[in-house]
Amino acid sequence: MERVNKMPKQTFFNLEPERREKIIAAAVDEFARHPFEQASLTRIVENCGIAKGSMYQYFADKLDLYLYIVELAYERKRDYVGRAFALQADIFSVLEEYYRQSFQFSRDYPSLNQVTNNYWNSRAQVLSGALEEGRLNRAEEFGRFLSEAMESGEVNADLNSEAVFFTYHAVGRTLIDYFDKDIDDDFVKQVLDVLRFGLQRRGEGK
Amino acid sequence: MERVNKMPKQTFFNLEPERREKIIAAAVDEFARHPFEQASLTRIVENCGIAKGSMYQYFADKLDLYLYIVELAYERKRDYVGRAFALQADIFSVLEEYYRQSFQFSRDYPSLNQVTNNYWNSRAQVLSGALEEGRLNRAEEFGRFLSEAMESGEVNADLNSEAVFFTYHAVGRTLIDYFDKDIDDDFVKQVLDVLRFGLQRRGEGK
DNA sequence: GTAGCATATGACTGGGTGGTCACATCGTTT
DNA sequence: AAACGATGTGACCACCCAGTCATATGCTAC
Repeated sequence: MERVNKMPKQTFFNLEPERREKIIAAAVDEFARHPFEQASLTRIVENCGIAKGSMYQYFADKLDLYLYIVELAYERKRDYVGRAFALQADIFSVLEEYYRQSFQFSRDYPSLNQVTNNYWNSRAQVLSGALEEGRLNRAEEFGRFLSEAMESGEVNADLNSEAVFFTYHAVGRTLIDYFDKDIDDDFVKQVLDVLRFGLQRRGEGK
Repeated sequence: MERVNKMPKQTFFNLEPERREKIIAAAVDEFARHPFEQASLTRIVENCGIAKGSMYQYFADKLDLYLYIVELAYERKRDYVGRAFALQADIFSVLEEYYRQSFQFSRDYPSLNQVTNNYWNSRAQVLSGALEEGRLNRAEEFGRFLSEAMESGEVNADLNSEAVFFTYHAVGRTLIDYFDKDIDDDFVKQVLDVLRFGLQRRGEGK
């Protein structure tokens, strides 16, 4: 997720807020509708009534703009969703809360949500490094979270923790991808229950 | 997955097999490297030494060619992987065998595998109808398979069967997406175990 | 008023795209 | 050999793209 050496130029931050917001809105919309490679700078400038040349006063190139927008979407989402991890509760409640927030975010800010979805689904060569790094960061966070739950005995310690992350990551990403379809809170809960209880029938208890 | 009114023209099937194969190989390669929208017909014809105009003797347009190639890849894969469902065994063995075969297929025919991956990950508007239909077909198949296993008592009947399909579909798709990375048979097994046993620690038994 | 700097602009460049079409080539039938 | 239908061809068309640059505009300072 981190950018290395690129940023909007200072000029961009000197802009009147109204103008800046128009640019951001048009860019978010475009990157929500199209993955990076198919997104069109020409369309963006048309939709916000800014000259093409001006864009290059603010951003080095299309990739620079894209990464700025992705980071912005990511930060907004983290602010919105982060609360879940703050609450001191069992791992299943935390996960449920996390996806509930995530779901709510996608309803409140569908475009921002689509921007991040497109980013994670991206196969563009230029992005693969950053994507891999982002995935590793998340895996690490999740790993810490998980091993606590294994030590406390909430979680089946026989499982391979990388495999657990992989599974949750896959399901979470797909869920969020489907948020704009016709699913609801209850379906999210049921999917999480599949992961929680497992497909195989459990022994006598209950 | 089904095409409605489009097909390679007869001319294509009249071709000398060698020529036909060259075209298919170049197209498979291109659609493995790029999603539909970014794939380039110009590159395909360059790579197989066929005139651009000739392509339009065989296929109505780029989409027609694409759907032909996708279907071809899909059929090859089904032939390869289908055996798993033939074997009369418990659901977990069948699923394990299915993903094992799937994994093997991706090793033997990486390009064909990539073509289908790109297809399922595709967001192109023209494809959304066919994608949805394909997903429904698979959901139905899986649903029948699953309800048998619920009746026989192998599977936890408390679970919502749509949610189970959703979960397996998400994980399966992501696994297959990762087949070209550095994972092995054992990792696949461990992921399937997460789905089978669930994250929550099980009661006394073992 | 005028010098100087930051910013705004859109016509333009070079390159890529899917798709077309007038013409060439070939095999078969007459 | 002539005529005909089926097939092969690549130059060409209209369109879209990211990025550039000479010029214009506005603001500040003197």
